[in-house]
Amino acid sequence: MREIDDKCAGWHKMSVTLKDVALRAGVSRSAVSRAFTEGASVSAKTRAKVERAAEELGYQPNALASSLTTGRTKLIGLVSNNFHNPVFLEVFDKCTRALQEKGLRPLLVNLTEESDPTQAVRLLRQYSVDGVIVASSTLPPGFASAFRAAQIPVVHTFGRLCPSPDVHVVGIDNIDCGRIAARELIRRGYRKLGFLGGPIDATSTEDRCQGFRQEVSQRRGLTARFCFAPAYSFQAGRDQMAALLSEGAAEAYFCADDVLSIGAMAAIDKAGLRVPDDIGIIGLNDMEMAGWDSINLTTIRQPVEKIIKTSVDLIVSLLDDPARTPTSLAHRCRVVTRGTLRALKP
Amino acid sequence: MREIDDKCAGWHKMSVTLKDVALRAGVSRSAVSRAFTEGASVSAKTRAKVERAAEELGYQPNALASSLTTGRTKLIGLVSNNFHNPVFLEVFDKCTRALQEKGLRPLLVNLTEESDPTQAVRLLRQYSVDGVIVASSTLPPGFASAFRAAQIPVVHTFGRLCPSPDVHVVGIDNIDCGRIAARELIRRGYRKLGFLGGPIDATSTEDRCQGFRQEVSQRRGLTARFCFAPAYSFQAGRDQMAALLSEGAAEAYFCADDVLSIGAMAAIDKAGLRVPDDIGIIGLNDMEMAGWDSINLTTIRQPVEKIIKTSVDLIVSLLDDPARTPTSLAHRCRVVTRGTLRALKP
DNA sequence: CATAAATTTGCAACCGGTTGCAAAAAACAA
DNA sequence: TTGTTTTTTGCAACCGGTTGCAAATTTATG
Repeated sequence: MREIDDKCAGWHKMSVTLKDVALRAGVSRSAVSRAFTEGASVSAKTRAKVERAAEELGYQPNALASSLTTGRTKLIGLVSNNFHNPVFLEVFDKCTRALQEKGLRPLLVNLTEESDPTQAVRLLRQYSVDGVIVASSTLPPGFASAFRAAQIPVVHTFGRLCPSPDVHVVGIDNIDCGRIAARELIRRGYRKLGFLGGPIDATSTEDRCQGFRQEVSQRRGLTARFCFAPAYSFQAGRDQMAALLSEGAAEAYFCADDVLSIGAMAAIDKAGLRVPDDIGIIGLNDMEMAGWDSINLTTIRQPVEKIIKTSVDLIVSLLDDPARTPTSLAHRCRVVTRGTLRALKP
Repeated sequence: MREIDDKCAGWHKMSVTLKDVALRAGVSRSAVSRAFTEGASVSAKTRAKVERAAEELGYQPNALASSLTTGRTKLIGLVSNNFHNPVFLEVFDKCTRALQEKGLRPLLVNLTEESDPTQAVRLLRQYSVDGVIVASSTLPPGFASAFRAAQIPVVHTFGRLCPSPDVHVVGIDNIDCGRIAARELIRRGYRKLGFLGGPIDATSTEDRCQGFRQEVSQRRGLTARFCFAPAYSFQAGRDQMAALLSEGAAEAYFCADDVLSIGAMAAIDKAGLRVPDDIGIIGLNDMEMAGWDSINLTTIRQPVEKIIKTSVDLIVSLLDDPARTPTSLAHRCRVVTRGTLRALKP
C-alpha cells in the first residue's frame, strides 16, 4: 500500500501506454501489441521481455483504444425498466455474472418511464456496444427492434413471443402461463375466477390475460372478471384488490405478478378475509420473497437462471453471427404450490 | 420500420464517421468535431451545414474515440457485492438514474464472492472509467483504496466511516445505528437483549455490533448476547434464530439487516412464538418489503436516496478535482416504528 | 475604404492501440 | 556451407475523433 502510494506520488494522469512498454522492453510498439494479443506471432523471447516491462510499469492495455481498430468493445448494453421488481435483482445478478464469465461488461441503462428507444439506441451506439440485452416484460417488441435497425445485435429477454419475431426473444410463454394459472384454479374447484394484471399495456399482462381468458372460455360454468393495476407494485395490487373487494370479489385470482399478489393479499387481510380460505391467490415469478414463510405464495415459477443463461449465450453467438434469423425461445414454467390456494379435493 | 430496414439493406458495419459527415457537409473534419463540441468556435452557418449532413447520415459521434484525446469516457464503474439484498435494487435504480442525469454511464461490476480488488481495478482501468462507486456495506476500506492507488476517483458508498479516511465514504454511522437500536429496545423495557449480525467480517456488522454493545454496557441490569449469521440472507437469519431459540432466546433482538430480521421472524413463528409478544425484533435498512403488511417490521431506516445522491454528486465533483482530501459523510438514520416491538409502557 | 481586431477554418499532429506488408532473423534442408 | 522455408519484427498507415496553431475570413473601427 505504502509502496504503491510512494510510487504514485507526483503523477497526475500518467497511465502507462504501449509506447512506454515498448521503449522499456526495447522492442517496437507492434511487438508489445502482439504480446498482448492472443494467438499473434511473437517469439517467446520478446514476449518475455515485454511481459517483464509491462509488469514493472504496471501496464494495462486500453480496451477502448483497441476497440477503435478491432471494432469490438466487449461492452453489452443491459437495458431495463424494471428497477422496482425484486425479481430483477436476481436478473441483474445472474446477467452480470454470466456476461462477466464471457469476458463481457454490462453497461447499464435504466429507462425511467421512457418507452421510446431512440434515446437508448443513440446512447449505446455512442459507446459502440457489441450487443444489447433488453430485459423487460413490459416493453413492446418494437423497442428491441430499434437496436436491430441500428445494426446492434439484440436479445429481448422476457419479451413477447412471436412465431417469426423481429429480434431474438428469450423468455416464457406468457399466454401459456395464463392458461396454467386458470387450470390450476379450476383444478382446485374455484368457479368464480378473477385476473388481476399489471399495466394494461404491458405485453406480459396482455398475454397472461389472454391465456387466462382462453382457458376459462373453453369450460362451462365458470365466470371470470378482469382488472388491471397501474403498476407491478405492492401498492397498486393492494389498491386494486381493495376496490375489487368492495364491489364483490371472485373466489380466486391469478395475479400476474408476485408483488401484485402480495399487495392483493394485504388488501384481503385488511378487509378481514383470509387467504386461501376466503379467497385464493396464485402469482407469477416465484421471486425469492414468495417463499418466505410470512408470504408463502403459490405462484408460477419463471426459470430466471435458465432464461438469463440462454440470453447471454445467444448474445454471445450473435456477436460472431449477427445476421442469424431471430427466434423466440420459451422456457417452461411450472406451478410452485405453497399456501395461497385451497387444498385439492380428495 | 420498413423504411429504416430498406435504408439499411446492404451495409454491414458501416457506422457513419466524422469524415463522412465532413465530406457531405463540405467542411473539414475539425469543423464537424467542433460543431459537436459544446462551446467550440463554429459559425452558425457551418454548424447548420454540419447538423443537416449529420442528420441525413444518422451520424453519432463515437464517445470512445473521443475519450482517447479528451481523457474522459463518462463511464463510472459501479462495483458491488450485494446482489442479493433487496435494498440494493433501490440502490441500483437510484444510482443509475442519478448518474444518467449527470450524463454518466454506469459500468456494472458484480463481485462474485471476490473481495480482492485487483481484478476489478484492472478491469476498470482497461475501460478507463472516469470514476468508481463502490456500493457495499461489507467490503473493507482497503477495497476502495485500491482504486485510489490506481489514480481512479472513488467513492465508497455504504462504507465504513473513519475520521480521516483513505477514500471518500458516504453512508451511515453504523456504530450509531447499533446504539439507536439498543436504546430503542431498552426504551421499550426489554432487558435481555440480543444482537444478530451478518457475516462477522462485514464492516457493517462489526460496527453495528460495536455500537450496540457500547450502549448496552453503559446501562445497568441489562444482558446482551451476540451472534452472527453467515450471510445477510433470509435462510441465514432463520437458521441462526432457530439455533438461538433452542438454547434460550433473549427478549428482543437487533437484527443488523431487514432480510435477516425476516428470516429470524420466520424461525420464531415456526417455534410457535409470536412477535412482538414473545420476542421483539428491530431490523435495519427499511427496505420496501419491511412495510408490507404481512411483514410490518420495525426497523432503522437508511436514507438510501440521499446517500446515493450525495455519492453521485461527490463523484461528479471528484472528476474535476480528484485530489480533494477524502471525507466521511454520514447520513442520519431513524427508527421506523411498525409492529415488531412491544408498545411503550404508558 | 483601409486597417486593425475578432472570429472561423483547415492543416497536421496526436490520443493508444492494431494490422498488412515487406524486410530481417531464425530454422530447416540439402 | 548455401539456399529455402518459416517465423518474427518493425514500419507505416489506420481506427474515429480532438486540438494548437497559423492562415483565411468576417466584423469592427477610424
